[in-house]
Parts: sequence; structure tokens; C-alpha cells
Amino acid sequence: MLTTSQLAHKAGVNVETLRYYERRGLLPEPPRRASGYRQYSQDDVARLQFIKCAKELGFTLQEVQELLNLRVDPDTPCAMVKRRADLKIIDIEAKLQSLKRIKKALNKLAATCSGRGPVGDCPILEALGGDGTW
Amino acid sequence: MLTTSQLAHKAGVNVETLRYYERRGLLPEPPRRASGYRQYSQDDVARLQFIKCAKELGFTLQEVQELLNLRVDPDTPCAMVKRRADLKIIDIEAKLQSLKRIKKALNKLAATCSGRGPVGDCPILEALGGDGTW
DNA sequence: CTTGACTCCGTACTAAGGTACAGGCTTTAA
DNA sequence: TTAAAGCCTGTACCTTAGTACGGAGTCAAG
Repeated sequence: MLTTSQLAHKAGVNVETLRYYERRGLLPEPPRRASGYRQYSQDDVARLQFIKCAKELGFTLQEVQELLNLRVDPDTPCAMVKRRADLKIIDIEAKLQSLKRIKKALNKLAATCSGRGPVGDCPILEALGGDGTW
Repeated sequence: MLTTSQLAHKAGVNVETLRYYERRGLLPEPPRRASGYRQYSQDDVARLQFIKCAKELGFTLQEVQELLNLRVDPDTPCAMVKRRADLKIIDIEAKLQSLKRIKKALNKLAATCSGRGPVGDCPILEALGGDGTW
């Protein structure tokens, strides 16, 4: 069992952030001691790490919540859960493509750099291919 | 040559956002007509699309700016540019791994769903592998 | 040559995601 | 057993990334 500050430390977030996430519904309300102190589990650490990670990938807290809530339960028919998951996958696939493209562009830039070739005003945009179709 | 609103429309952003990005230094100050009206080029469209895209991948405007400013010029030695580019690449590589992991987890969830197997409280976290090591 | 749409600038406001108190109980280690 | 450290709630504040005005000048179609 972890205290608030222990969880915050393990997950690398601020103590206040925990309460904020709880209010937002991203963290389930943990059991309390008689004194009212919160008692967290290891699962909460994993959950927080997932949240942090997803946030860094550009998901809003709203979206993170949707990901965490994707579950098969009696109230949401199976097909609907699957459909939602599939939509998220498409979303993620698009992100993957964009990231790969930027990575490629950076590699190209690094290569150009070593090669001492002439470079324009904004190599990163040029390296992405000047067609401008994002 | 594009007017402010034409550029905004093409790039799918608000007119005010253009001025904001200019203030922040994300968009170069465009040439002006005698009247003071801004004159944008196609390059600006590409630049904006890149900004939009990078933002959706979780980069802050600050980071986007750093990406756009990665260039080989007399004031920044070649090796330094390369080093910065390489750091960004590492950053992006980490994002790619995380995204792939989430995608995999979603696929697993979708499969579980079809299979009608029993699921725990938070399938997405379970699908990620309960080790909690992010 | 006017009238409605567009643009300018400066400033103020918003929304999301936290962060920081204040005041008051608990725990714990000396 | 008491003082420091930790935790509780509620509320206020902060930063980032825009958005929305207001008042004034500009453009272009009729």
C-alpha cells in the first residue's frame, strides 16, 4: 500500500496532480484509512505511468480516459467496444506515420549536415519533401 | 501570394493563431504591402501544416520551434546541429515505441472482445502487460 | 464613391492541465 | 508526548495555447 506522496514519487508526478486526476476521474477513488488517508496500490503506479506516457504522445486527458475506460462490460456491447478500439487504432496509426516521417526528415538533415552540402532556409521542411502535403 | 485569411483557411487554423505564431517566432514575419497587409507564400502553408502535425504528436510549440530552427548555418557549428537532430531522433524513437505498444494493447483488447473471454477491470493496462514498466 | 468585407494592432478573455496555499487533522520518530 | 512531517479539503493561482474583441485603416464590387 502506498501513500499519496509515495505514489506521486514513484510515478514522477506532483502530489496535487493525483487529486486532480481523481477529480477528473482518471484515477479511481482509492480506499481510505480510518483517518481519511488515501491508500494506493501498484496498479495505480502503472495507471499513472500510462497516463503520463499517453499525454506525451499528444492525447488529451479526455482521450486518455477513453482509452482507460475501453472495457468489455455488461453495459457496453462487445461490438461497440471493438469499434471504439478500432477507431483509436486508426488514430494511432496516423500518429505513427507522422512520427516516422519527421524522424526520416531529421535523419536526412543529420546526413546533410555531415555532408556539408548546401542547405536552404528550413531544412526540416525541405527534408520532409517540399510537396507540403501533410 | 496569400492574405492572412487565405493562409488561415488553407492551413486550417484561426486567423488569430497566425498572429500568435508570428509573435512566438514560429512563423517568420512575412513581407507587407504598402498598406501593412501581410503577404504569405506557399511555404507558410507547409510550415503551418507541420506545426499542426507536430503539435498533435505532443510536441510543445517550444519544441516545434526547435525542430524548425534546426539548420546548418554559420552561427551554429555542424556537429552541434547534428547532435541536436540526433537528440530529437531519440526522443521520437521513444514516442514510436510507446505508440506501438499502445496500438498492440488495443489490438489485443479488440481480440479479447471478439473472443468473449473474461476481462479484468482495465483491459488496456492488462494488455500492456502488467509489469508496469513504462 | 460608397459599403461591406478584410486587415491592422493592442489588449483581454478562455480552456486545459496543473500547482500552490491555508487551515486543520494524523503519524511517526526522537 | 511533542514537534516535524505528511495528509485532508477547498479555493486560488499559474502556464500554455490559443480566441475574441474594439477601434481604425484598406480593398474591391457595384
